[in-house]
Amino acid sequence: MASITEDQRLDAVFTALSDPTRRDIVARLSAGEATVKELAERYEMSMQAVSQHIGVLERSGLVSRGRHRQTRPCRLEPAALAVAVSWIEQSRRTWAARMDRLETRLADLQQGAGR
Amino acid sequence: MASITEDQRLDAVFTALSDPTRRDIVARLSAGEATVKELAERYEMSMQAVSQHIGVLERSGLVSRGRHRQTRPCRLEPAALAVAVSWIEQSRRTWAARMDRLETRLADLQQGAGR
DNA sequence: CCCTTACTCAAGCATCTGCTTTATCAAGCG
DNA sequence: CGCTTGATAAAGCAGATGCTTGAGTAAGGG
Repeated sequence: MASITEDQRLDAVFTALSDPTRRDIVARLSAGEATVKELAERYEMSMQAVSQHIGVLERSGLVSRGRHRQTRPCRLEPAALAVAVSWIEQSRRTWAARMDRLETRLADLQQGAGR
Repeated sequence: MASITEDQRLDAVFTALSDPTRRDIVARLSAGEATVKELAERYEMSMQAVSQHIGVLERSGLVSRGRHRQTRPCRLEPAALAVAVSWIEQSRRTWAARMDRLETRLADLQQGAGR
């Protein structure tokens, strides 16, 4: 079994979001499905290039591809976005907690010096 | 003036977070400052390699470097993390709003069919 | 003063990215 | 059936990335 680690999932999501075209594709898909051709026209880019961007987004779990006639409509999978947010929030909580402790200690020190 | 666009800032932040070593550096720094040498020992990596990772994090605004004796203590700048979260939340809000509208329309259709 | 410590700069190198071009495939149309 | 449309596959290429080695610099210590 080649199960994916949490680190690899985060790698894939942040790598996918590090390109402005792919971020715009995510923003576009948050408003509804789109085909490869529609996206290619939007970015004045070849369908092959878009298809490869979709591949990156698909491997990260951010986007999935369906089938409808000859088209492969792409839709957003917001669960993968939640993975990225929760990782960031974890760091921010730790940092905020440390700041709180520092302030408490500073207040203690000032009170001690004031006596 | 070569002012940085919002897109370039997001590029830099997501690119910085796309590497597992750099994510771990961010997590480590959220618990307090660290020197290049300390990080190099932690990851069993050369100081040069760590210094380059710090450079990527610094250019993204996620980390800043100070000076203390011979060391260059690194500290987290959480404001840059907020930029990434707010971008993601924007997409999620749009998606959530679309889902609400779809549900409303579905409910309307069912009510219409029930009469 | 030399020597060590902590770190950065610069060049080199293997690998990865983003895009291109060419070729191929699957679905529908006349 | 052939032809068009929407999309993927494969190969190639310029540029970026992650790490290395070698050289250099700033701050202390003996």
